[in-house]
Amino acid sequence: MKNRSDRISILDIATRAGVSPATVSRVFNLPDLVNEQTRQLVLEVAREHGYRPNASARTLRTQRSRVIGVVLPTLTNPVFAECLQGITQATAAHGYAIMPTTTEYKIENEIEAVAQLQAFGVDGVLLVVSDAARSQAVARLHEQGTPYVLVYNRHPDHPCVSVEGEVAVRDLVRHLTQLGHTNIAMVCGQLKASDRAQQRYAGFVEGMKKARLRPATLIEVPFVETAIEKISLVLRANNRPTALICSNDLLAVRAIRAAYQCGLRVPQDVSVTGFDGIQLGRDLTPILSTIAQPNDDMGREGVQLLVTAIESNSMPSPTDSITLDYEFYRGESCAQAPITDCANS
Amino acid sequence: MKNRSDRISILDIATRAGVSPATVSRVFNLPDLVNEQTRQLVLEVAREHGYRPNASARTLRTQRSRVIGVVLPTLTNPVFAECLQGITQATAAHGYAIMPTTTEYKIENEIEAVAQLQAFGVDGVLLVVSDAARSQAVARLHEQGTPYVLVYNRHPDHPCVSVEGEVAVRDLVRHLTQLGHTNIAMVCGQLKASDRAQQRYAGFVEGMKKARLRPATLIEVPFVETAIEKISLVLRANNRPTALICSNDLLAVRAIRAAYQCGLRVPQDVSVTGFDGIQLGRDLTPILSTIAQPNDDMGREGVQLLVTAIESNSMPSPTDSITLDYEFYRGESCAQAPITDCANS
DNA sequence: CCCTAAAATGAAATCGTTTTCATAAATCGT
DNA sequence: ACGATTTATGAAAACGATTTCATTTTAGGG
Repeated sequence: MKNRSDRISILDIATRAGVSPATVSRVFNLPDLVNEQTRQLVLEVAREHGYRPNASARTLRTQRSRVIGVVLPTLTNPVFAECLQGITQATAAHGYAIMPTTTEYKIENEIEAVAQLQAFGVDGVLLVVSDAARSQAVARLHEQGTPYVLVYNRHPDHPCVSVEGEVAVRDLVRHLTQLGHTNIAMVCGQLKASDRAQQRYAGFVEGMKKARLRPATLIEVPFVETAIEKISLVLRANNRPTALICSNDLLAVRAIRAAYQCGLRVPQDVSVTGFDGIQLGRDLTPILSTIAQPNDDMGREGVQLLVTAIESNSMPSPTDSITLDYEFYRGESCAQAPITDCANS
Repeated sequence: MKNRSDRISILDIATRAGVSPATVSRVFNLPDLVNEQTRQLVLEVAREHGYRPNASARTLRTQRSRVIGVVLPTLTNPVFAECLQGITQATAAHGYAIMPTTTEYKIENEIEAVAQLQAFGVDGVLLVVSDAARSQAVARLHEQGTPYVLVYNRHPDHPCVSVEGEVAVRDLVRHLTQLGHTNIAMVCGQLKASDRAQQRYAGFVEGMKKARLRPATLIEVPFVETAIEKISLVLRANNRPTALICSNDLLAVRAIRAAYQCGLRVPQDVSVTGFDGIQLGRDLTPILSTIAQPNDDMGREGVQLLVTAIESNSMPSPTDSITLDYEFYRGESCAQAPITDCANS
């Protein structure tokens, strides 16, 4: 076991192979410039010693790190884990490494994360921010000319990979009304903490209006821990909703639990729909009904956009933004409104 | 918007502040060596320009990157996502960044990942490998003197953060027998692909032997997609088990679904237990019964071990290994064996 | 007020690459 | 066989920080 400080360098390889460092470098970067024999020799020596060019030195010299920074709210929500999975795969395929950070939904962490990533000289950044319109982090990236792409966020002034959340929820309302639901409530996290949630809520309001239904009920859940009790409260009310539209799958799971605790069956007594399409939802019982986004593809497409820009030495433009298709995944947690209607208030 | 190539350097700051680069460097690294006034001045100029020392240059010079590499099987399994979450938080607290990679359970990716991480000059590596005993990736880390800590894996020759999976499952069997179960089956992923699964299975066999029960049934599920049908098959058999011990929570969720599809109620007709203690399990209906590991703490402890070693310029030793406590989380998916016993074969 | 010790700063080397520019060797057409 | 290309290689500078060592400035003691 060697000391970690004496890592083998290009000079070692060069010496061992009887060539100059320049030649070794070329073997790795511009192989056709070097004679077949010397190349094989160098390759052999390199392999023998398990040599790989030092990335820091390379980065310093070339001003390209082949690293992509990632800023996510959390990894506890499978949506982002799945997205990161997609990012990981796509970046690996392109020969990039990633450097992820999480903000825990705290805005001040966004800017810090970006600054740190920039210090590491990342070639670009993928981020999911709280509010694209006011994000200082995004502003900083823009100012400093660091290529970036927003994922999940949706804003005309920025390059984004997203889904039409507003439309999705609006259509979902229609779908539910067609199933006979008239008393529909929406369950959201803290609205002001997420422009996505806001967009989804806007879709809800719009959908309800279109259906000429009573002003939509909103159940805002500031802390996930309190979700179940907050939802239970509403489900125990006299004029309880027959359908709950949750702004994400994690909330939907909790809504189902709340229903259970209230002695209500899902979907017979109350329908529950989520948003996100986390993988696990497809194996739950009941299978989660959800507006499914292609989470891994969101990440992949973001990478694609970013890498393309990086390699052409430009910045992704808002006009490059990609809108991916969602799919309302029917599942089992959503059904006809119950006949014994409680929506008679 | 500036071009990304003209990032501000230490020289710029030095010039603007009317000092030498050395002084600027000291302001960031050895603040007490520099006069209060000059320090404030430099700090001011730096902040004004949003300057941060270039990490590549620093790494190159100091041979310390303040980056920790992470090798995980996948992020699709919430266990690892939660663990990575813990890693992220702990590393951030220590001022380190992370560079994660996923292997998708392919051994050949482990070694490649490690080589790549080493090229990036990570100060250490946290990994979850398929089989600690035969891992080439781990061997390479050892050879090259890169500090590393295994997480979830459990092996006397390596520094590990783990849980006594074998004991846990053995005791779980006892617990289930006390609930009246005699016909218990275990559901695993591909055994040879995971030493953890093997250990858990060993615990199962041991537990069954101790309870003097018929040789344990094993349901091995090579591909997750086929889990539900494979399990259904067993649940439809004449002498179907009354309890399923699943080697992870994802399988448990699918087992519950399989039971549902077979018209069996969980836990009245069949008990299902998982292993891992993913967060989501606590909000499911029924609440998942599981051998809960502190996933985020596993990551955090790993970081702690690694960072301590790194900062003392040494390697984590196998004797530093940490065994964390698990807890059998009772949940709702596990109960008394049904009276109408089918275990009469 | 001078000498010495301590405090503050700077000059220059260094980390491991890549890349430009120059040179040497090989190939070619005539 | 000779000059002109083409091909293959090497020497040295540069990337942006840190750190050693030397030097200057300040403070302190008598």
